[in-house]
Amino acid sequence: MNRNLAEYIRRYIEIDDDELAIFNSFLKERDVDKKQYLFRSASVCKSKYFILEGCFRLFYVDKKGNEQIMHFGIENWWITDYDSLLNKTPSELNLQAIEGSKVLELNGIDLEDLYDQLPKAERLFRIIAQKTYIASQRRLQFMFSLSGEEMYEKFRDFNPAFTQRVPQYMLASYLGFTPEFLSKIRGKKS
Amino acid sequence: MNRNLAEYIRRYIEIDDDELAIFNSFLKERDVDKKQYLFRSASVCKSKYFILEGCFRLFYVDKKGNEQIMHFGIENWWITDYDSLLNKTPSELNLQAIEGSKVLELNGIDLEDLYDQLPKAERLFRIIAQKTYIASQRRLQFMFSLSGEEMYEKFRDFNPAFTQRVPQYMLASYLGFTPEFLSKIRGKKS
DNA sequence: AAAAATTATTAATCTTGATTAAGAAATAAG
DNA sequence: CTTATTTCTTAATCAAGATTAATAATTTTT
Repeated sequence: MNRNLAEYIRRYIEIDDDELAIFNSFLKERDVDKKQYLFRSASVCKSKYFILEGCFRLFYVDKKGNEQIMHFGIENWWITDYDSLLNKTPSELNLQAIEGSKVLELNGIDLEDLYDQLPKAERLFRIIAQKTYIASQRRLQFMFSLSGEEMYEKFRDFNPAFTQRVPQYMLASYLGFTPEFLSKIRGKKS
Repeated sequence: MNRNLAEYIRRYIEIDDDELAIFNSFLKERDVDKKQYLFRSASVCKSKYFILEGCFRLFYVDKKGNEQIMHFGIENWWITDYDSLLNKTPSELNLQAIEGSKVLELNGIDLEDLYDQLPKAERLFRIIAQKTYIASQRRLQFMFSLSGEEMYEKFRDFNPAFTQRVPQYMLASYLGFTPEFLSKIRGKKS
């Protein structure tokens, strides 16, 4: 089992090496080129991905043709379209590598077997789902309470490295405004 | 075990009556008066609540003193502050009954025992957390893509009964705008 | 049924951030 | 190294929704 993933899992549940080996047998390592997609809208999302290296964006295209980023994913995060994966419906989202990346793929059908073979996996993914939900609620709360400027500053202060890592127009999209407006905010300060 | 809850649980997992009885032994029924709080900000949220009857709002007070509603809860929904419950941190939220209500309380510490005694509960709450997260993401997506007017119309069309059930100013808050603006939207049409 | 409290409406003015349209910088590719 | 592509900036105009303030309607309490 990959060291990063093992460490990640042990942050959430107690698990021994044999059990980790079972978990590991369900995973497949994949390299992903910059700009390559792991899945695209209209297809059903089949897997979750644990990011070993690199960076992804999960976005949809709105009716005006703008790409709206719902999420970024970086090292040691799981990323997928939960809705499409769980409900087996065509995804509205696209999962694209922003950099050359490396992931561990966990297929959704295999995942059901994993839950049976290793009930602890159930606990792991319960905890992850709860944490992910909490993060989503926090983001909503920021959107309700903060101005665009405040949101950007908060994001930048909490993720300084990441802010440097992706193009500004993607950050603007994630934060819910236009690249022009982000540029204006940044111009004001310096 | 309460019929509604049993039916609810069986929508997500297979479980027999004996197991339901175990689940049930962890629950405590409570009546809640209109306007009464199940928990308030600054206190640590101790439980999840399954709503048998009535209606709740989960809200925080922003720096301008406005009450921002994060969630409503109605019959056959679980409601809690996941963040506070899971991380044992003081809640920023308030959970208040909008109507006279009846709930089943599941204490967070007991819940850990429940997971041990009944591993299926782990699966149940994994699925619920995932669904809850999906709903949260959908709401975010609406906020990114729709105007206030479109959000209101979508909400009303999908929840016609609920729209009648709560005061308009609470709906406005949930949707992220002022009561005055909601009134303007409604005035335009009729 | 009157008084008090809560909820909803209307309208004028103001602000945040979108849109449009150029052009400038920076990166990548030949 | 030089052309093409991608990313970022600036500025003018515009629109969605906030704010303020007053009043009206509805519901609750006495």
